[in-house]
Amino acid sequence: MKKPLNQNVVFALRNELSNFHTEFFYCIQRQLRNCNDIVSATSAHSNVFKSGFLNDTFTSNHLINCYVRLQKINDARKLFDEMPAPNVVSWTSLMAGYVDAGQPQMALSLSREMYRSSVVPNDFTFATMINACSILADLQVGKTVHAHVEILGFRSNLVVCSSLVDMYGKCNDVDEARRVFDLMSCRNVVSWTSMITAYAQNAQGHHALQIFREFGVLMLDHPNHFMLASVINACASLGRLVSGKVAHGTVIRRSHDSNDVVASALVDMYAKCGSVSYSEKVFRRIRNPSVISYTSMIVGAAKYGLGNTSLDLFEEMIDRRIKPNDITFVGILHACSHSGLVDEGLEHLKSMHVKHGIIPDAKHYTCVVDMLGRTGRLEEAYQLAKSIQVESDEGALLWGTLLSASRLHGRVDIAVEASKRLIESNQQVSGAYVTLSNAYALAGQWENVHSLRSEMKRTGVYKEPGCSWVEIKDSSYVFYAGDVASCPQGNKLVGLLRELEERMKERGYVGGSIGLVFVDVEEEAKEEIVGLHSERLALAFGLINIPKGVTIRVMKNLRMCRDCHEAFKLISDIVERDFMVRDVNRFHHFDKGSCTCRDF
DNA sequence: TTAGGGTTAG
Repeated sequence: MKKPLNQNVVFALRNELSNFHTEFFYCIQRQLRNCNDIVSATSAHSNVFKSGFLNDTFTSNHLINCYVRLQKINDARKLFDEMPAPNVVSWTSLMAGYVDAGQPQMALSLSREMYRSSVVPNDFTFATMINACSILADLQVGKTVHAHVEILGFRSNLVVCSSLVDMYGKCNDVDEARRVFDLMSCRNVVSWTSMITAYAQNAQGHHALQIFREFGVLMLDHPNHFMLASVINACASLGRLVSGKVAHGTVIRRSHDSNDVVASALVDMYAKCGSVSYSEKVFRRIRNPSVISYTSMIVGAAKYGLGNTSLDLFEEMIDRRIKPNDITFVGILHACSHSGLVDEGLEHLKSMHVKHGIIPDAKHYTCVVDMLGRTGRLEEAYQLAKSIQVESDEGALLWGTLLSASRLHGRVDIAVEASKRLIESNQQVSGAYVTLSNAYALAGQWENVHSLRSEMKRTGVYKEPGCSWVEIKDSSYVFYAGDVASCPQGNKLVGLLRELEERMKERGYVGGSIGLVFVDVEEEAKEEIVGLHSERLALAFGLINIPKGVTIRVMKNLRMCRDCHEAFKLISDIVERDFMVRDVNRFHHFDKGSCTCRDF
């Protein structure tokens, strides 16, 4: 009789213990999930230790995640190293922690350790590894991870594939991003956004808008704020004001206008599309502007030559205790450079480190070289350029900047040196040749011009023609450098330019870029000169309110310098009696490539 | 228990 009773007691006790164990277990997990500060995390850690649960992988994983959430990656690592049997979640959580802590390299190094430990990665692990490659823009490692994804059978996983699309986009391999995207068996708003972003960030804004249109046509989902921010960015990169406004409308309809990131993208888009007043309107509606919103507005104002506005915005930002970053200072220096505020610019350069703890680097010094160069302080600019330690890409920008300034001020000696450095960097080589050639032409050194042109032909260096465009209603009209003279309305345009040139000369214009003075320069150089003309022309059109309520705006390079104001006044007179004003639809597209209505 | 997408520059 006693035996069954004893068994019952034992069962009851076991159940009691098990319930207690389970209750305690969940209690600890709840505590770990709710930890919002390091004190409660340490207390929870201590409870886990006392209860003997530290050897339990599941509980330790919760603790790792708690430290990761609190950005205590070293505590998470210490705990991980003490675990007797970390599983795939332990490894993945720590890797994700390193990514969040800005150490993606450590995440990848950990993934290699994980492979050696024979723990098998899962879809979460792959997504984390791919994210690390994306941040590092490491295409080689990214491809290796992709190969493992295929081998281990995760090619149909939505999150893993979306991460791959993003990674290929960030590594500038858009074709591969598209290939992965096309092969996906199912997609969601994240995968579509990744593809749109891949295009937008790789100078393929038209494809980005095309994908966005497809997303809308398929009625898959509503665009969210992530997607809209990317689409706005694509519009900005294309200078497509109409599309940008349509996107803005969608933002308002979907109630995403209070999102700071979307608003910052809009501020940037309007500035790049020639409507800085809209930028300001959007900016002033942001309730708590971040450093990025301020920087967008500072840069936007700077593009329009409103240097003092940029500086005021900077002061306002500091007064609101918003900490500037390195890019804010690029904007400030750029603003000073384009508004001739050299002393203010040099003062800000000094204050960067002293007041704000940001050490100026090559990009800041490049702005200063530009600032000095524009105002003719070529010698100082040259000495500064020589003293800066730069990587290859940065060097191309630095010497390219100095080259432009030396051409502008006719310093052939410095132009020669800057071109040499630029050609050595193996970037913008054709631009360097053409600019140097023009510097020689300006100085009347025709022998050097011809010898440089021969060298270009011999080495096969070809200068891509630049272009400008205007947007009328819902269509863009493109002017390609070199096209003006050969297009159907070319004679009229050239006539217009000559008239403009004459009028400007009459009013004392002495600059070298507008006049047809380089008639003896060979073909490539002429292309650049004519390109400048067409740009000026487009620029002038952009400032004119055409009758019948049609406004023509210039989408690119809208600079309100003195020359442009002058050009505006003059070309207004000319255009008023030109057929293009009376019948705007006859304003031809000077076709060299495709140009269609790209509104969505 | 762990994972993916967005904004600012020369």
